[in-house]
Amino acid sequence: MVTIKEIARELGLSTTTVSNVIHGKSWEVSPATVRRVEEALDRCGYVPNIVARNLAQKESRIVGVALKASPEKSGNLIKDPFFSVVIGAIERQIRLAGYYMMLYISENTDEIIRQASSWNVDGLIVVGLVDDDGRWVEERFKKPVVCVDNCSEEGLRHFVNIGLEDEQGGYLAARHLTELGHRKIAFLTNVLGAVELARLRGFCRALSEAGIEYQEKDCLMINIFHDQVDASLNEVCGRLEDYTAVFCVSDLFAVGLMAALSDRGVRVPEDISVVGFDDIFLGRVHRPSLTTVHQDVEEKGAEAVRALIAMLQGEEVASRDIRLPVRLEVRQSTGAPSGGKA
Amino acid sequence: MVTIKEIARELGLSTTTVSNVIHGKSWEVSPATVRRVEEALDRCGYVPNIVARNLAQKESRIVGVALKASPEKSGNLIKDPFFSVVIGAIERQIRLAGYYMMLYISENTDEIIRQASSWNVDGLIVVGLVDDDGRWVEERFKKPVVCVDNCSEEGLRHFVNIGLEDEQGGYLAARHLTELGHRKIAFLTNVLGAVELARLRGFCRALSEAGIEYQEKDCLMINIFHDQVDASLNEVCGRLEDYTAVFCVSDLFAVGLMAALSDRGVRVPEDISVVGFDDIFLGRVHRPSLTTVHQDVEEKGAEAVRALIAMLQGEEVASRDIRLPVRLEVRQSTGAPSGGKA
DNA sequence: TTGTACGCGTTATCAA
DNA sequence: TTGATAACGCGTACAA
Repeated sequence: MVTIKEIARELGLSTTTVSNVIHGKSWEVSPATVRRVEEALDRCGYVPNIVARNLAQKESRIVGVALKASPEKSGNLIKDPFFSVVIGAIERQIRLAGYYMMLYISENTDEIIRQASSWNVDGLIVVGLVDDDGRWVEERFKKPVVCVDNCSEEGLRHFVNIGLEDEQGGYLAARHLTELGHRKIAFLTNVLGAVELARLRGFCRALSEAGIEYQEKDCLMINIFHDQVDASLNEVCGRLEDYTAVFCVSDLFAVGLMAALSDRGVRVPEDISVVGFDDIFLGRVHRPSLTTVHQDVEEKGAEAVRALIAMLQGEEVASRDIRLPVRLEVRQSTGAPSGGKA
Repeated sequence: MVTIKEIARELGLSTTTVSNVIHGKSWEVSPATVRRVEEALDRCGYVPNIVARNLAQKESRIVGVALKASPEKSGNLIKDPFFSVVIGAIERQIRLAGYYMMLYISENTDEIIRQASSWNVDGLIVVGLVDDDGRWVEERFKKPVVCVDNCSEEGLRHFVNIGLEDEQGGYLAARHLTELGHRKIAFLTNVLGAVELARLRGFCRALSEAGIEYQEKDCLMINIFHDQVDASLNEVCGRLEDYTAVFCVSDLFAVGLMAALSDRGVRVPEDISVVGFDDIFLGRVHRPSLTTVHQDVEEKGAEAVRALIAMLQGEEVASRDIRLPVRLEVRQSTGAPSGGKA
């Protein structure tokens, strides 16, 4: 690896001069020297050693991106389509902003912080919940942190969060179903974190506007641990016999559910209407295509990077609670109830 | 950020001693000192500065992971399910091996190399084709390189490659179809790189064993540029009227095709049988579920890391051309031809 | 316009 | 058992 020092020696110049040319401080260097240095740089294929540069400067230009894996999807989290799209968007924006991306996946907040500190990253983007470690993180990690989809109250006190109009999403989904005439509507989720609870609130609001009473048993839980998902789907399908429509908190569940229903001879939307959330590719190519609450996942990633970079450059972020809009995307998986179960 | 120097000063010791304790070279330090230092380290929340460590050592313990994006999927490559699963597996293995992962996406080999050199990565994993830049890369980048899915002859001369029994995959798919009685079988792909050509060779071999003559027009090309994919699918559907079966080089295309066929009232597998390649989640939850050539994508990523780490530790890699096995996964999207078109 | 010298945090060598 | 000191490659005051 060729260094500045070597270039300088070869040209009989000082490292300062070479460094100045590299950084375009041409006004400090004579044009002739600039040309000589540039030629040598080019010829030797000089590449700056970023590690050394980082050490010599205050900033590292690294953005740490941490995926906080929950135990049940651990192993290979990134294959969840939602995550991969977010990460892709984040990588892209980081690169375009002239930063570098260090990717880390862990279930352990402690480890994430240690990793980030070790690399001296300028800032951190955390995808997934930091739950209630917010305060603790802020104490130990003094640099800017942006979260994606951590809308817990505790989290918001400590970080900027990029979230969604989740309540509105749940509302739109349920209102669509009540407007179609459904009265027996289930809510399907795997956990009830802050995000899911917000969607559930909107869901209940729409039901209540339609004069429908939500009961706790209308909330179906699906177990997505790998070896239990089939049994769980089986149970869910059974309980859905009492309903004419179901709202799933993610397209992934919705499509999996539609497949399970189809295997049991239950037709969508004739026998039961299904609404998803996210609007990922999976739902668009499924047949019947999935009616879903659309969110712009790429924009979410981009927004996270934008907020972080702004903070890195000392700008005050207008809001610590950024919420991207959602909209309903009506496709084939929803229709009027057939009357049989009403 | 608390440094070794600060700890040393506070304890009235030298940095060497502290460093020795950190690295567990306890035999060089008295037990009492070890305890004192460890206590201080813990109390101050010391975290080693990896950047400084890298500079002081020969190795960086960074593995660069580059996605070489092709222009048509550029933008957000990682959302391709295949890529995200590979990356997920790679990240995991790198982490478990005690290395760090630097992710970079670019269409430009030059930039990938510059990036890798800049960070002084110990080795590089390139996913996607390096085409014919192989020789050029090897000249400029002196560290170990492992490719995934670059089975071009030129590539193999320069790097270890983790590939697949592609020929066998194409063969299994086509033989399955001929055994079902199909005689009119199309081959669908977006490009004809080394990987696709190998699959096509196997495809032709099976056809020929069944006494079927392959003609060039049997190879249908699909255009996956975002705004042209619908028109292209339309054309493909039209041309498929002459066939009773089609083998797609990727599940992504197969599922997209099945959706398009379904929209046109063409039934799978009654009117046409469809076989995919990859065996991703998408095909498993689609109904009819997709008959496909299974590959273990996670294993591919893991194998790539394993090979690279072996090279980093100075082991000679047994083979430069590692090919993972494939197998046929028969599901619902294939059946006997209905006879109408035979 | 160019050069000298120091510091960034760590590891490694060698002497005490 | 411990400590001084040099080195890693770069950026930057400050001096020439």
